[in-house]
Amino acid sequence: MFEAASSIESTDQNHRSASSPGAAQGPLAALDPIAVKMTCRAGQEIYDPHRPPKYWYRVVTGAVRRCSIQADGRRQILDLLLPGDLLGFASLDGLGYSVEAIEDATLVCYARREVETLLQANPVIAQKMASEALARLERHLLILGRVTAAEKVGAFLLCVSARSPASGDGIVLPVSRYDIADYLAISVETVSRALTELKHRGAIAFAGTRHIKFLDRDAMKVG
Amino acid sequence: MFEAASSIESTDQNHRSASSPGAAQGPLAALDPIAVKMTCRAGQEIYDPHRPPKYWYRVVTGAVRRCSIQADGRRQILDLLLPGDLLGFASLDGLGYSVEAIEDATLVCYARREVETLLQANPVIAQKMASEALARLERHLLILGRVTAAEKVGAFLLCVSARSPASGDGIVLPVSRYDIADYLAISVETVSRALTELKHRGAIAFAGTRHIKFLDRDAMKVG
DNA sequence: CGGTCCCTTGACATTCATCAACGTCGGTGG
DNA sequence: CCACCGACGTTGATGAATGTCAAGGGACCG
Repeated sequence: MFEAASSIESTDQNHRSASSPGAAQGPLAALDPIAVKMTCRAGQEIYDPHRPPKYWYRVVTGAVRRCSIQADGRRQILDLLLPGDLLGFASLDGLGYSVEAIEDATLVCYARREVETLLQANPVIAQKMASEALARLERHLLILGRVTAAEKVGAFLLCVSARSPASGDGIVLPVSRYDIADYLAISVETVSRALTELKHRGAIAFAGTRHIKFLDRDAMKVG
Repeated sequence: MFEAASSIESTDQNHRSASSPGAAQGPLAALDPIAVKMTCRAGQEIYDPHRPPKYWYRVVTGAVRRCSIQADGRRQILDLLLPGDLLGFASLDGLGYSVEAIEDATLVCYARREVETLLQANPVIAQKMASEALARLERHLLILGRVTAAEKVGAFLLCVSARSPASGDGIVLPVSRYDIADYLAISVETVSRALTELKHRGAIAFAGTRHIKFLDRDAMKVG
C-alpha cells in the first residue's frame, strides 16, 4: 500500500540531525537542547516495533499512525498522532505495534535516559503526558461507540479539527480514506459514502478531496 | 436501570473505615497504612463525576464501570475495572464521566495528596499505572475493532478471563448482558444472540447465565 | 401476588461489508 | 509526449449482519 517497503532497518536510514529542533512548547521544552530532529517519508516506519524504543518522540509536522495488524490481515489504527503529540510512552505493552509516518513528517527525538531523568525531577509532567494519551484513546473509543458510519466519520472530522491548529471552519485531512477506515474500523467504501452523505445533507463541503469545510456542525453529529 | 437513584451525595453515604484495607500487593503498597476501605452497593456512584476526586481508588472486590452518557441517551462503558485495577488517574479529562459499582464492591481509597507525595519519590510507579490504564483502553479499542458481534463478545470474554484470577477454564461474568452491550457498543439482543451462537458452535458452555466455560478458545476468535 | 430487572428469541427494516467497475491523479519509462 | 501503472477515491448491486420492536420466561423482592 505504501511505496517504500521500509523495513525494520529503515529507522536508521531516517535523517537525524541536531540542528534546530522543532519549536519548544510542551513540558519537554527543557530537553530541547538535547533533542534530535528526524524526518520521515510517508509510509516509513519510525521505530522498530519489536524492541523497546530508545527515544521518545514528539510530532512536529505531518501525521503518524500507530497500528496493529490483526490475524485476519486487517489493519487497525490505534492512535493517530498530530503535531504536538508525544509518542513512545506506552511502549511497554505496545510492543509489536507498528508506528509509521502517514505523510512526510518531522519529529523530535528525546533520549529515554534523559527523559527519565527529567521525569524524576518533575513527575507532574509524566502525569500530564499520560493523561493526554488517555484522552486520545477515550475520544477514539467514544467515536467507535457511535451508531452509524456517518456519525463516526463526522465525529472523526470534528475530533481532528479540534486537534489541529485553528484554520477557519474547515480542515485539510492529513490521512487517506483508507486510514480513516482503519481508524474507525469500517470499510473504505462506507467512509466514502458517509462523506458524500454528509455533503448532501449540507453538513460539509469539499474544496478538494481532503479539504473539508464545516457548514453545519450539528448535522455532523446525527446518524 | 439500577435500583438506587444514588445521587451525587451518595458518595458520602458509602461506608468508609480504616480497618484492614485490601491486601497490599501493587506499587501502592507503601500507602496502605494510610489507605481507607470503602464498600459500595451495586449501581452506586463511587465519586462525584463533576468535581475532581479527592482520592485514588483501587478495586479490591467486585467490579466497577466508568461510563459516558451520550446525547441520544445511550450509555457507553469506557472502562471496566476489576480487582487490582486503579481508578482516579485520568480524572483530569475524565471529568463528567460517571463511575459506578457494577456489583457490590470494596475499594481502597488513597488520598491524592499522599499519592502525589509517593509519586514524587518514585515516579516509575506513575508510569506503570499509566501504562496499565493505556493497555486496558487499547485492548478495548482492539475488541471494538473486530468485525462481527460474535468476535467482539468472544474477545471480551477472553479479555475478562485473562484479567481475572485463574479459575480453571471458565469465568463468572461480573457484568450483565446490558453492560456487555454498552461496553461493546452493540445492542443487548445482539450480545445474547452472539453468546448462543458461540454455544451452538461449541466454543463455550453455560453453567448458569453468568458462568461460562471455555471449550474451544480458537472458535471464540472467529466471526 | 405484582413488579422489576434480566435474558432470550422471533420478525422485520436498516445498515454495512463485499465484490465490481470506473474515474482521477502523479509518477515512470518507453 | 504519451502510455502505462499504482494508489486513491467514488458509486452501484447484492447478501449478510445488526438494530429495533415485540413478546415471553425466569429470578428476585416487596
